[in-house]
Amino acid sequence: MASDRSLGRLYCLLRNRFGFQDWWPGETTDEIFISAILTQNTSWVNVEKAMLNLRRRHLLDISSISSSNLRTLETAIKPSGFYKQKARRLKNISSYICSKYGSLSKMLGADADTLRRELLSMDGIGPETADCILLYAAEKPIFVVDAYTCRIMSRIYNLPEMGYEEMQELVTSGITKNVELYNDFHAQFVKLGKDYCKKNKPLCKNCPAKQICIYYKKTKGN
DNA sequence: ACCCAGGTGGCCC
DNA sequence: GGGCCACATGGG
Repeated sequence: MASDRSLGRLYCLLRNRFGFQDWWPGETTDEIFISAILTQNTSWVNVEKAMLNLRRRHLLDISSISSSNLRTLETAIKPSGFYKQKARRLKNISSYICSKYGSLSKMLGADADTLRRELLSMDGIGPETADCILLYAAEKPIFVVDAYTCRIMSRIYNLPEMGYEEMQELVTSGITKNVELYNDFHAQFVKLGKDYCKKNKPLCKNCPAKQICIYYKKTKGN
């Protein structure tokens, strides 16, 4: 699979069909960081509501969040779900970063491996959120795997269950290591998943990935 | 009345 | 190292 340029073909199809996705929505690295945590297991429209509330209260940077009132923070992010848990973690993480680095951009300047370990050590940041921050805020060439990625890859290539890093390795071994490509490919996976590859349902008839499916089954020796 | 959403961490074996 | 579970709002 990695050698037959299948993933490159898939990206071309998606890019031609959907156009450049222009991710991550957000003006500043602080906004990207905050929304990356708020979007955990939550639909983006609900994150937008929470982000609007934070904007109204001038809480769209980690410095303000670190010194904010916890109840105020909870109320603001309520629409994004798990709001007590997320508010507590967001405030703790923001305080930690402010006291240790002074600002988010200072922390994001570290090399990718160091930064990833640092992010994963924080309560409330797992592999996907860490990689979203690495790719979209720090602009490091780290591919983001999510539920859509796993679902789509499994449907197309008939893959067994596998862990996060294993799927990440599988995808990145099939495409060139490039921040802009990683950025848009992940966004295309999300677009495709939302519109054409829903959970517990067959691929939509007009799904752009169908021809990759057919191509793969035809060329696979078995 | 379900099922799903741009996950994470804790607890159990 | 996996298999459950809680966390919670809002849309289909």
